[in-house]
Amino acid sequence: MTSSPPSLDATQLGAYFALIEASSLLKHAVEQQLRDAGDLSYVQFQLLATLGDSSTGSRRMTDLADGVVYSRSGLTYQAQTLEKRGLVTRTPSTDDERSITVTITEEGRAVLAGVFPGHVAVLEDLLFAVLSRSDIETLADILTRARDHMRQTPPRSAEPRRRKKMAGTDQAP
Amino acid sequence: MTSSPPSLDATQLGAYFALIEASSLLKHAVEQQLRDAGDLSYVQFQLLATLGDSSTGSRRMTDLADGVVYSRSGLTYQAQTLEKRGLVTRTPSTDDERSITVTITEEGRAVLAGVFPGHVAVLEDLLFAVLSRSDIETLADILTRARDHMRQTPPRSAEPRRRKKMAGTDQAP
DNA sequence: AGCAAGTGCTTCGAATTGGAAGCACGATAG
DNA sequence: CTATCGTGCTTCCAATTCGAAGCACTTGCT
Repeated sequence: MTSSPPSLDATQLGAYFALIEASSLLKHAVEQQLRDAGDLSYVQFQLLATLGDSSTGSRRMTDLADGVVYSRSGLTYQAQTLEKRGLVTRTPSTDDERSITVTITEEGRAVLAGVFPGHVAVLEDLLFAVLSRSDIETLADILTRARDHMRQTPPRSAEPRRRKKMAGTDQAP
Repeated sequence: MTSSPPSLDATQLGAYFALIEASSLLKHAVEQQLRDAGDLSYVQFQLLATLGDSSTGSRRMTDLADGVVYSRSGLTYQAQTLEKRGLVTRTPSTDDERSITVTITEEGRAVLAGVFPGHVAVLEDLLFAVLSRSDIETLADILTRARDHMRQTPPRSAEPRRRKKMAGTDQAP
């Protein structure tokens, strides 16, 4: 098999590295700020922010995990931590006895509100400072497309316990 | 204090979330592939790739850490791991007795070569599949600018043990 | 030379992560 | 109704991570 050229060209590599590096740098910086401002880890902030965005202020565990791209077990741990701090509430769902509904509390909203300004400031300084309006729009467009694609592309070897609401992916059993 | 509007507009938020989500999703997918193909973690791959890129095949510990955006102590751990597996070599520098020079071995290059095709495949499938040539160029341009800016912007409260080769940042002591 | 500050790396300890395995409820086919 | 499979979460455990503190070598000043 005369395999096809496996390498990427310079531009692709540049885009890839810049993506990884930029997100890493940004994440670390934000992490720092969140720690100082409200003693929150990045995931915890993401969770609170996700819940705060919801009209009901709550979400199922699984949906939260998918939303922030996190492992189920990891989420269990973080949810417990947040619950201990009184920032969220965990209650078994009424309709499905298995699932847990996580809800942000007033206190949680307060903490979120407390760290948000600083968070935004970091983003302004580090990310948006050198980007034009049009850059930002373009970036949003491109990355949104990429993200949506990745979201719906199954992880390259769908395990048994791995399937969403999709029919038709039938291979040899 | 009628603080200035601390919030971001929808586009900015969209760009930010898409950036974080896309990089997370991509990282997880790549991590999976690296694990399967060569039993490497993402950082380990980054380290080997960085060393492989160098003309000499080696780098100082600190430079490596900065390069992949990692803590010093974390790098020490990973370097030891890679050394145990025979993928890199660690030798005290001749000119500066304090610093350690990490060098990739033949074996290391072999492992790198072994995982690379799969790695590239994942990138093609997940990231580049839905992007046009021009998208990729634009993405590289924008993110490179952002990254470079973040690289040279000190972490918003320069600690004592925090300074590069820059003069002129003098504030109240 | 002699001392103090700076830099490079490692050790230590505590907090996170995530995969595998387990438990419990729900839905579907007999 | 009752097996059986599927889904939602948690527990367990081993591997990572990172900051604080410590050790060793260098550089800068006097």
